[in-house]
Amino acid sequence: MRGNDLMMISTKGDYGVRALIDLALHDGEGPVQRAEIAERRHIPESYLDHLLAQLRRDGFIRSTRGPGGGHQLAKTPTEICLLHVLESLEGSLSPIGCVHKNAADDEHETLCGQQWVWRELYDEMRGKLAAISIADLVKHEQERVQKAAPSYSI
Amino acid sequence: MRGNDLMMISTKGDYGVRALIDLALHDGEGPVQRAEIAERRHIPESYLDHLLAQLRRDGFIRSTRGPGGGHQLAKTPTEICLLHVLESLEGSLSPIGCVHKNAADDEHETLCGQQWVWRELYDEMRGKLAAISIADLVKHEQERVQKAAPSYSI
DNA sequence: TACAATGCTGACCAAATTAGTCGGGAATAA
DNA sequence: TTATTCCCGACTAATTTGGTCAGCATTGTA
Repeated sequence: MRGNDLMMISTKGDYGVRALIDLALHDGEGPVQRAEIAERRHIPESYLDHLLAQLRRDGFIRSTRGPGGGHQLAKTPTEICLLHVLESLEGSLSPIGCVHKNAADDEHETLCGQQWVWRELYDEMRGKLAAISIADLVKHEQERVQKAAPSYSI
Repeated sequence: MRGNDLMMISTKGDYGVRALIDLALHDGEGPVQRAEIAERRHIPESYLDHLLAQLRRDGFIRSTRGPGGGHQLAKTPTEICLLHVLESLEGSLSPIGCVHKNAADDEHETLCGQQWVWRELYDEMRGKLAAISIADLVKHEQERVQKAAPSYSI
């Protein structure tokens, strides 16, 4: 069920991004309930629960309890980039860390001399992810819907 | 000990790359023994064992048994790119796969509409990794050594 | 005020992966 | 024949993933 590591997006990140897309599509319409999102996007509700909690803790959404409660974006879709969402849900995103902090300097260099490669790739990817916003994904989804069901009005 | 997913290089990939760098540095000098590599690069020997086996299966190195045996590169360092090494050691590298193969087409689109993002990132990263060879890493290491210990010959 | 709807939280779980270890077998040079 | 070296499969512990579940907290409404 998992593709292997290295550039793997786990379901956490995927579910979370999908949930935010869903919220963005209903932006300004008041709170959207967990159950609605879960059903529309086919995400296990009690799992989504945890992801929404994390997104709230990190300020992406606001949640209100009680009847009529639910979740809404705390920022505009253009302000939410994938980098931050994934960092929130998947953890630090850091590539391999140096394991030889305690080695002598020259030895450290021998052991970790190739770290610059991982670092470069990492920075590159962060840049890409920072450049994509939830609004971009929403736009893409809306274009797709347009194409799939064109308006037949004369 | 692990940085979290998404652009994570596990020790498998890191160790494997380091082992190949070591072999490249001794290219043409006959077989290099597992124990030597393990000691020089501080890799647990019995773990390295498995990684070398994988690298051999995938044609990166040739191994010979018996006294004086060991491992050598099966290709020139310029021919070995990081992409293939990591794919060999870390697995497929694929980002998240679509989980909704059995959904109806329109529903499938709703659920997996954001997949293009992961795909794009994935392709980008593969491109970067394919462009870096073991020879590049060796060159980098040699330049570093030069700088650290310049020759004082008059 | 009661109650129903809703979110919040932490405990718990099974499966997979990582990062190894260990022991024994097979090949081969001396 | 023996020491050396690689080869291979079984085993393990710790961590992460992908959840489930029960119960509490908050709040709008009757």
